[in-house]
Amino acid sequence: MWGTIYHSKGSIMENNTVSIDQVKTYLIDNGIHPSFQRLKIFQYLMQSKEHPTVDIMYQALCREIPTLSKTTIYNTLNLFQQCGIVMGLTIEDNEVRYDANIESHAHFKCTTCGKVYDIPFEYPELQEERINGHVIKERHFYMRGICKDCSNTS
Amino acid sequence: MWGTIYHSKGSIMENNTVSIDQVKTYLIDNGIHPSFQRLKIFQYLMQSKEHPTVDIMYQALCREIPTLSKTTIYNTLNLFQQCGIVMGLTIEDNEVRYDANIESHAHFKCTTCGKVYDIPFEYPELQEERINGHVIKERHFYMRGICKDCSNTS
DNA sequence: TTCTCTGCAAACGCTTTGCACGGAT
DNA sequence: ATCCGTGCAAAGCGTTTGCAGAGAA
Repeated sequence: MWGTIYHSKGSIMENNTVSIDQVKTYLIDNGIHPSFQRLKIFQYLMQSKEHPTVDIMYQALCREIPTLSKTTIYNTLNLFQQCGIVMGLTIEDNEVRYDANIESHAHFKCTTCGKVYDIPFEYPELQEERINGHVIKERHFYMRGICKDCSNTS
Repeated sequence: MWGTIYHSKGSIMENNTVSIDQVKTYLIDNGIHPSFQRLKIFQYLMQSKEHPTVDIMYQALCREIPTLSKTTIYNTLNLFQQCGIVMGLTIEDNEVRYDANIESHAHFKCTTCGKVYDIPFEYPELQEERINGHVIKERHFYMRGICKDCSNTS
């Protein structure tokens, strides 16, 4: 077998609502000054299931924060990535998507609608820390195909 | 276990030299008109082990073909991808790399020098063609870390 | 002639950089 | 007063598009 794929998930990231206070504590714990924009951006990322692009986040957040600029989103996401609390996904198409779920999981991208889904997935224990002499630091597994919604519609 | 990782590889793609005639036959078999530029681009891709970006290919090939333009490389690679004889890799950094090896394998990208290595890897038989209701068409597995050369140097 | 390939130039879109303003300590 | 976060404007860069000229059939 090749790692365990669960058909349901039990991550804490699954919560649909995350309070600003929770986010604030989380950022502080990770050494990040909790500005209003940073709080909102991280909260959005936690609550979103769609692995949003910068543009999606901008469109959504600028309704609440009309002065928000994309530069701030870029700055903030780069900061989050450096601190390891956010992961950038580059599955294809030169579009970077972001994920606040840093637990072990895989991704599924629908080639029809473009949505990216988390797939609960347990990477197996590394039997060796090297492969062909290269030291393995990260493993990424993703699938592409047609999602539930799109295959039902067609 | 999670698929088989081989520590040596036996692919036909491993040949260091591929004759233009072999490439020509291959392109024709795949329904592609074998122009000079296309032959050279595909030959380069087969012989290269580095999963080159468009820019790398351009720098290398324009020594032989001084009039070559990047547009032609883009056109050609897009054509090859549509015909399924070349694969685009988007591991990160918004840089697309190309691979003429369309056999089952994984990739390893060095975070220090940026090189991408093929890792012989056999994806297991799909036990179900769907996961969480989504129809799986492709599976991709890549690793990141520090390659042999870079870990020896440091 | 007709069709396709090629390649220059310009457009495009995402991301980063430069820099100045403003709020917080 | 100093520091740091924010956000506008411009630059940067990889890729695509428009189009005209060249070459093959």
